[in-house]
Amino acid sequence: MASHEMDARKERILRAIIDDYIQTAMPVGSRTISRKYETSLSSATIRNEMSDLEELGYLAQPHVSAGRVPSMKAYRLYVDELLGGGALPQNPAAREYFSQRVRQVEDVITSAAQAISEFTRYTAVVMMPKQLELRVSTLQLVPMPRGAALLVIVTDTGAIRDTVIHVSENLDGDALYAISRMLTERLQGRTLQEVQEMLGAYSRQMGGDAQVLQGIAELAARMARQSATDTVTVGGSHNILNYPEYSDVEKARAFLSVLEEKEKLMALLSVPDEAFTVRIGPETGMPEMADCSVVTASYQVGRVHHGFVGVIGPTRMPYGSVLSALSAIGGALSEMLSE
Amino acid sequence: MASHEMDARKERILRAIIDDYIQTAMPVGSRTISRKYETSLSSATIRNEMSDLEELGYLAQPHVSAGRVPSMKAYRLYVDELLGGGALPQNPAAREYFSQRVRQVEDVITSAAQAISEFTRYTAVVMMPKQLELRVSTLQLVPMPRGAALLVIVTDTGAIRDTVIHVSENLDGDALYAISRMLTERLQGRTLQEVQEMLGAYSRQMGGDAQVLQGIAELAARMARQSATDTVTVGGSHNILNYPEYSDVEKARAFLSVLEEKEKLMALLSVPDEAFTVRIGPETGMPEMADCSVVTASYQVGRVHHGFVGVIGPTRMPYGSVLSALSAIGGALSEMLSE
DNA sequence: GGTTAGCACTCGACGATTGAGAGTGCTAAC
DNA sequence: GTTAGCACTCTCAATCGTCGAGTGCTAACC
Repeated sequence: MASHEMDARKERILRAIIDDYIQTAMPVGSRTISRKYETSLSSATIRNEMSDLEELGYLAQPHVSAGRVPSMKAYRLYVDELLGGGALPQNPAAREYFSQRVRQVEDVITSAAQAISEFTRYTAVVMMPKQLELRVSTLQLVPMPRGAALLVIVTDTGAIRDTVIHVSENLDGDALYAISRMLTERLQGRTLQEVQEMLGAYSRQMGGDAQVLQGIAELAARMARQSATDTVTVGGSHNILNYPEYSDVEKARAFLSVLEEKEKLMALLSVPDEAFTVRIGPETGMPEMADCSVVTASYQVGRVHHGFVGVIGPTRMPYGSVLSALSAIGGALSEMLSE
Repeated sequence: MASHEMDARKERILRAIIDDYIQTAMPVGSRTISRKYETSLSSATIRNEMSDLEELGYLAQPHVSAGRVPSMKAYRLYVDELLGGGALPQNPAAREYFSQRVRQVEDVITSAAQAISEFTRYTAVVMMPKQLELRVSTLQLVPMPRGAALLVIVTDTGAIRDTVIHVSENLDGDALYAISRMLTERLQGRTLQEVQEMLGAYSRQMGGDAQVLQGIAELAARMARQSATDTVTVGGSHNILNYPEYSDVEKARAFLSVLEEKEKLMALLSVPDEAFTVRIGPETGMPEMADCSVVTASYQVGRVHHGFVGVIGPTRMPYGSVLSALSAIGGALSEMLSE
């Protein structure tokens, strides 16, 4: 039958239902649509259309006498239109928001997660995939008071890591610099693994200052460990409490505990390498998250894909504005990390 | 009347009630005490004693036919005994737990908050009071790839802060070191404020490398700003959801939003300079937190008071183990920060 | 044919009612 | 001083009826 195919009016009505539901979190009735959105049509007409939309799988009724609720399929259509249209509403404010100076990659990541969560009022995740084969670019000892020194390792990718180590009190700034130079000369270009291996050889040459070498070895090991695993940061996890879907504390806790298990979180974020992805409910592939959506945007460093920024929230989510916020922050992230 | 004064048995019973209530969060009935704690007494006897304890203000009844609930006064007695007795159960595990290497003061603070919250399963706060008059100890530029450099400022207290700045591409490591030396020589011992002021004077001497000076000025300003305000870190804020007191989402949200307002949090933590404080309910002086307790322990750097570690949770809290955890972490913190 | 008014029907939300259970206070006996 | 017994109170959970929102269907209308 003709009435069982989508036409322009059905789409308008469906969109109105989705919009209303996203706002109110309450099943949408025919009268609501008739009054608020399609004022030229009566509720009875809307009812007929809704009935068709239900048969087409776009709507569902929680009970026979409640309004309609959009199905996953409806959200999918809505989102695909959004993504296909290419016309993401631009969101300069989000970008503005996230423009503080930050010191190194990890800080950028954390602060991006903060920015996204504060801006969207949802839970934000930022993921940075592992970087193997990090190579040392500079290694330097900065003098500190009382026989301490700050050991700084900079890699070719610009990652910085530092730690405080003890050194002999009689090493002044120049001596530390001489050591730094020597070490940099020999270790530059080596991978972190190699650095660890080579330290044995140098320990003889350094004589009593084995402490320094041990400090370096430890830091290199820690850096290697950190860079060899994907990093994922969560921001604004308790934003979830703002949404009636999680007014049940048990649900909220279940949600939060998933966020605490890094592995699950990784799994949730391991998405195809596309500019944007929206996974709705079961599409996340995780039963615990069956009534959540995960929206991600990828960001790059240089021209190579790098990581994801994302938002996790109820399926009822203003995908448009979330996507544009992610796009803005993702863009800012790309810029900051590319230089 | 004699029966209206505390005697040893009343104290035992009161303690049993508090312990049971801390465990179960349910009003405690006379039969429970008679069965689980004072098996030689019948429930009727316990009832009489409870009635006295209520008259003395240590117990309250939510309704006429519920069990009893300890009052603030009861917790106070319980805690004072704990504090007065001096015999805090030692808790080496907590200390063990918090022993990772961390790079600088802020990291220690954050990781202490993490450790406390994971260990006690409550929300933890760590506060570090402002440090005025920070003086520069070393200032160093570490070369990075592609015309960048990492600017590191170390203060006399061992605080480290760094930022990435742009420098002219033709400055190699030695040139950067020469600049670092020169800057350190002139700025060492100056306060951060002075550093900012003096930068104008040097900008002429440095010629084209005003970028460097600007970077330093910015970093010094940021450092000064950060060190001039009390810092407070929260860990494990959503542990609160584990407790039935907060099974109402509204309450949980109210609680969490207080934690987000730094000023309120500060107010909550501004306690007298004592080794331990326990403030119960209204004693916190904050109406929103009327049914919470705040437990703090102070830690020191050297011999001078420095800051607080604390736990915020429902009044029904195992004060003994919380205090010992705080004491352990506070001690570890003192050690780490004193060297 | 599409649109609309009208109406019967369904089902959840909400308030009142009720019974069961937990716990108390009191009294009288030990 | 302690305890058994009992009447009493009050919460909690379940049950029941009412109300209202919203639907589907039919018949009339344009």
